Amino acid sequence: MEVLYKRTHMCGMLRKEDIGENVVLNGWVQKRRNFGGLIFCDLRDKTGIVQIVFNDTMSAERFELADSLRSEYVVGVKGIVTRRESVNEELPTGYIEVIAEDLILYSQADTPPIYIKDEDNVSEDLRLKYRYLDLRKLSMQRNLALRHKLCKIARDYFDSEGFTEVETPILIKPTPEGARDYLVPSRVNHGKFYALPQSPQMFKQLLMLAGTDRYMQIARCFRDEDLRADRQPEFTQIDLEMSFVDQDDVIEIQERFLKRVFKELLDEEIDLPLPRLTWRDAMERFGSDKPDLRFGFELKDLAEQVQGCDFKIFTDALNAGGRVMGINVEGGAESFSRKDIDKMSESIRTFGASGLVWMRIGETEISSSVSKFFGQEELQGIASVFKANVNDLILIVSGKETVVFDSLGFLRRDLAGKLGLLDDNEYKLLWVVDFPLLEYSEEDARFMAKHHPFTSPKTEDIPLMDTDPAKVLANAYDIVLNGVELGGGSIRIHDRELQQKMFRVLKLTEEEIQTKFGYFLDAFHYGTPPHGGLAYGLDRMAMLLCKEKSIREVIAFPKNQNAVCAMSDAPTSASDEQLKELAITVTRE
RNA sequence: GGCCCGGUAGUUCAGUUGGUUAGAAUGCCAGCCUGUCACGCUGGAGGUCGACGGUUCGAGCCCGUUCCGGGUCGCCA
Repeated sequence: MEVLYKRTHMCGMLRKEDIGENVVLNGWVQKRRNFGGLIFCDLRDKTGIVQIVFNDTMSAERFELADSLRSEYVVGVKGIVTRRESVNEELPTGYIEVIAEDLILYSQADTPPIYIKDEDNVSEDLRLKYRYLDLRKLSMQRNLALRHKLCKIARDYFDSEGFTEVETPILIKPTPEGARDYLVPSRVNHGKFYALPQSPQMFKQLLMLAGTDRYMQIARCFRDEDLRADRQPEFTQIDLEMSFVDQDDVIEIQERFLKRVFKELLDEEIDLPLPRLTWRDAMERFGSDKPDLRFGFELKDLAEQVQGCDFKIFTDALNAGGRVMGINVEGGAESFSRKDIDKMSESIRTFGASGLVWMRIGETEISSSVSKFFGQEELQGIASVFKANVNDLILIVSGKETVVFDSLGFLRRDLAGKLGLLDDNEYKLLWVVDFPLLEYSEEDARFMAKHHPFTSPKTEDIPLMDTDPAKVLANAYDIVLNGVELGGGSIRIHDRELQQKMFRVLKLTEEEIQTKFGYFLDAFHYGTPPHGGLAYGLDRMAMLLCKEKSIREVIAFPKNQNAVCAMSDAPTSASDEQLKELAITVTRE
């Protein structure tokens, strides 16, 4: 039956104003309610659901067809929009219904293996296996639509600011340093490999050298690393680069972009300029380089209070150059039992913490896991650092600085979540600036670039590169929203001497530099504008704007935790012929 | 690679100390029903308890191995 009823309206768009209209709708059967002589049918397309009524207005033959409809059958309906006898306040279309005059069945459907309803709780495994059904849910269609609008705002905004969208290659030279590459064998060049880009970093910088001045791209990126709720092996960046700018210029133009995104997508007013925290302050106050500012529980240093105390674990930590710090979980003494605290203590072991000291502020006295070592007066002294009140719970961690930051940073956010302090409708944006340029890697026994090796150091810190590299700060900045790193960038090195110096600090040999970055550095011989940029994680941004907990909810066809596509079962083995053509030998298990 | 949680009907789950024929809800099928919208009523079908091995008179339950899924640490310049 190759007949198509030409659609006049979308299902979810019909309103009171359309009453009396003759309409043709196409869509999927969401639900059928059969009353014998009267059949209700909810018809769905991406815009929503509208109720169709089948009764004796239509021929007996067509009514019989209506009786045969089942969930997810695809149909066309001709009918007239009519006021409902009983209104359904839940539906935007709830004031009207369509009295059917004619019906066409385009295709039948097997009973779907998953519920196609927003408030389902089907396992994600099945949702991904039948993603084309899962995406029929209005919530998923809304997510895709919002993501699309976000991309459109980005293109429109950056276009209006003089940016040119340029596509950079997907088959590139493997990237030295950084994440693991996905490798792509070349048939034409036996034994040689392309890599998929982890980001268009070098290409966008070369575009600045090329005089493009301002570049943007909605760029797919690939990293062969382990997955998380907010990490996929292929993901999308809104990638940006600008010439003749400093850090403030980049930040200013991005802030106006973010303001527009929040206004247009959520009708939220963002106050500019956004707050800025130095990396050091973020770590000291929140134990994280992506702090969630929706709640307090700030870290406090307790070195002064515990210096010379009888509790050896604290004094050992201080003597070893470590820290003793704590947070005050306000009102937390009642919310968390001893058992809960034991669990917290266990959970921070993963960051290397050996234990957790607690203090509960009671009406008359302070109880604590270390009351053997501290008198009430000393405990009061610690409590006063936090300005603690009755029923507060103070948690203290000691040890290496990174362990203390990681542990308290984790507890801070974890407990805020358990206390219900994380409001999806509140948006706290900030810049974290002045990141360290380098990070010492015990594994490689050398300094590594914290951002990437083209990030410029603060001018005043350049001398420190030779004397105390760990202290050098970078012109690098991250944009953070509610504890999630939305994006990051830096002002790049455009000076050849400085770039050489950077490579020396990274302990790269001349040969390594040439093979890894040769073509890139050659370009810098021919006139390089000062430049810098930033890239947003589009998936993460869309996730937060959709109030979702996983980026998989805003990606049409994501991979599962094992980087497998549950629907297509990719990746799979290659055929022997393919491997032979590529001159690849695979050891099969 | 480490740690934690999970796998029972199409789906979401319950399943006592190891004990008869493994249950519920929903979905599905059939019948009845003209104002429902989680329609209702009556009846029915539907199970490799992830897999393999072990302990036992007897295993969904205990032990071992393994597979699959989720979270997380490492990792992600």
